[in-house]
Amino acid sequence: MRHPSQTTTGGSKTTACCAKVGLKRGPWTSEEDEVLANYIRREGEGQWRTLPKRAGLLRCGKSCRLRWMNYLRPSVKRGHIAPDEEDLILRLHRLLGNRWSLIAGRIPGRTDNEIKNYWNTHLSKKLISQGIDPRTHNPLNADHSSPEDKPSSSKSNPTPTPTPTPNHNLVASALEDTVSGSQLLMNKGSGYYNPNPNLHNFNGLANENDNDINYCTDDVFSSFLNSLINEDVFNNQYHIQQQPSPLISSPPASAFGVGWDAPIMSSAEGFNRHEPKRFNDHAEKRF
DNA sequence: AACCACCTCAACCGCGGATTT
DNA sequence: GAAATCCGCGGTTGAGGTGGT
Repeated sequence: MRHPSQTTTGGSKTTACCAKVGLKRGPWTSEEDEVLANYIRREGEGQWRTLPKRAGLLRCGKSCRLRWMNYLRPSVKRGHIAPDEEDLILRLHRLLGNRWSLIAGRIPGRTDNEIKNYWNTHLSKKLISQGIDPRTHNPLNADHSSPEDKPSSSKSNPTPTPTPTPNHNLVASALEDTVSGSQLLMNKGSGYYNPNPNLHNFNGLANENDNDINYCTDDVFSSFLNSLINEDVFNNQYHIQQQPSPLISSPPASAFGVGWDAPIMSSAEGFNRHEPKRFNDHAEKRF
């Protein structure tokens, strides 16, 4: 939570809406929640920039959107993360890295913010305590992890956010084996870090042919993820942590055969509303 | 009771892609 | 085609809560 009196630093294209004099910041009151929820129920989502004014709220559009998406939306599930959800988060993070919106899109009722928080406060520590590097999902002593990977008790660095280095070996080899890489377009625009430099083009699929995005349908991508997540290879990975690579070097045929349409939790709802369009956003600046 | 350290998570920030003008 | 604006993402912050001493 930020202190409402905190000043907004400039420089961003979005600063204007947040820096307007008189706009309220900080925690939402129940009255504001009610106004926002009622308005959206009446008029629908979208037009966030103008929504506060239309709804009669002294908030910026971003704040309204965030509040709705993370808290007020009827589909948001509150409360404890169930063990099966936790397991799914682990699997998805292993596949996708810190793509919280993607992960959240496959866990009904959970928001990216919630999952991100849960990861930073629980799961990353849990993995570390199990001797697993939360970035790579490989054994900690197997990669030369730096001291900052260790749990920190420092207030100044309370929740280390590991740089995502998901194990893409499985994803990539699956791509190479079964699907034309560009069809999945998982990394248009150098989307996220590719820990395996041998996988040429995996980090920038379709850069040479952006038209390929047209072949990447939600169904295809969703099914692809489902099949990967459902693979026993991930269970094996966590139980037999010492030998990740041989296990994942050759995904079973079921990954793209029988298991192709296997649901995870709620495939229809789960698939992120923005994917694969934004699958690769922002990663470039971070890696 | 008071203090301190740590933890949690709602909210904000900065950025970049997409869309509109 | 360029500029402006909108939208949504991942990273970060810090107030409030909790537990230990």
